[in-house]
Amino acid sequence: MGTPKTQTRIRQEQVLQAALGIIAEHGLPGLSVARIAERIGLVPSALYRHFHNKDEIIDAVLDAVGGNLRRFVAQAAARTDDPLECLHDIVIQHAHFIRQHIALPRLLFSEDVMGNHGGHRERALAVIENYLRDIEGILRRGQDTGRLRPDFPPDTLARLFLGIIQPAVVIWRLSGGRFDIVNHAEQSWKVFRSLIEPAPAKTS
Amino acid sequence: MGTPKTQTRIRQEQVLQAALGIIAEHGLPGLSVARIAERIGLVPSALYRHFHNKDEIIDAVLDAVGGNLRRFVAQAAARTDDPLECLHDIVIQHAHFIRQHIALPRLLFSEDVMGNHGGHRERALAVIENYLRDIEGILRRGQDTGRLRPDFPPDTLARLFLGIIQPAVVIWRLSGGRFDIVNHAEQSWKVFRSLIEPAPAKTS
DNA sequence: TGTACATCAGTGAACGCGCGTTCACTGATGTAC
DNA sequence: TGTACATCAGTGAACGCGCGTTCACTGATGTAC
Repeated sequence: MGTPKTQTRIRQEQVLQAALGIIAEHGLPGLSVARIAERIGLVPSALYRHFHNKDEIIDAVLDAVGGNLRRFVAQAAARTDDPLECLHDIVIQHAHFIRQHIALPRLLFSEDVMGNHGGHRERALAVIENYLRDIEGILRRGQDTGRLRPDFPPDTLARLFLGIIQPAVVIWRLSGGRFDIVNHAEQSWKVFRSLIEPAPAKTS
Repeated sequence: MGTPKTQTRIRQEQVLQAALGIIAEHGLPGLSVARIAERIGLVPSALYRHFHNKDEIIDAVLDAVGGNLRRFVAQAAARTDDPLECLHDIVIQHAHFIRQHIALPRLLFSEDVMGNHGGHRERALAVIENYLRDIEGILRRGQDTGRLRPDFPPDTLARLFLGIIQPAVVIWRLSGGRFDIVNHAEQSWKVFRSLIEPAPAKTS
């Protein structure tokens, strides 16, 4: 009715942003076609002019958050070539990123995605594997150039690196935001650093 | 009709087991009153003789899985008083436990629980905090008795310890079971051990 | 520049579905005297 | 041991709700000649 016609390209972007906001606020179970439509001032059925179905929207959101994640890892990697500084950057930025873009874990770790109800599992796996590959690359390069200790396999280290943030996200969410995720990232980084830096600190 | 009358205590246990099985297979979003009833051969409305509502069933499941988790930690702690051996036991058992009782992460990390839609968040937080407290206790006792390095705060270490398993669970699930979670636990343990054992292994 | 037509974006009514929950009713089980 | 009554567990119909999706229709926008 009153709503002016708008190009599909623009509408798709609006749908994406609306979906991201809704997932951030209500999680994937709270993402309904009606809610998205309401946010951008359309009637629910109008969305089917721009997406074939809801799963296609979720796919688009997955691609978007995956892109965001890779982008800030790439930026951190470009800022310095010291692997320790770089990884520290990433873990701290990751903590901040999650506080602002809570949609990412709410989407990646949702039952709908993990249980592969809409065929989204592969896309989600790709997002995480890309992240791990990037971290692993930084670690391996550091080990090869002698800037990092070569003791441990970089793939295991990369998963442990992810393990700095992941439990923190769960505790943070379950505690209703009381848990200080950035501080935990900082503390955990000190521990993780001692695993990979060339001159291990000895205290005893 | 045909269904014989059974005491509430027994029905509650049946409901619990049915719910656990359904969550393991379909996740919390797949847990419906109708499905539970079907599993134990009752009509949906019959469940309301034994529970006030669905949320009460979820609460009961949370208590049950929390109990299971604590139990195997306590068993590992009772088996030996060497903290390294004990933690190794726990991480390996935890990996096996999750493979068999996938309901636990599917429940704890579900949107319904994390988003506190049914008021389950506190219970879930308690489960995780109990686990972390147990691990932290083992670490602290080890540090106090000089069996572990005192370098790092035990609460941060405990969360990192949880970070061994958690990313592995996500990757395992997203990969459709292809990822070897027990092997990852073993590899990660070697890394984690070097953080806490008194004589750090040097390779370079 | 004007006209005829095709495409495109938005509308509102309707659909079938599964959901949690209520409710009056039934008949078996347990209890009191 | 028998009788009267209360409690308890199971039934099936019904409810209101939100969901994703379809569909015929409308009018604006773009295109061809």
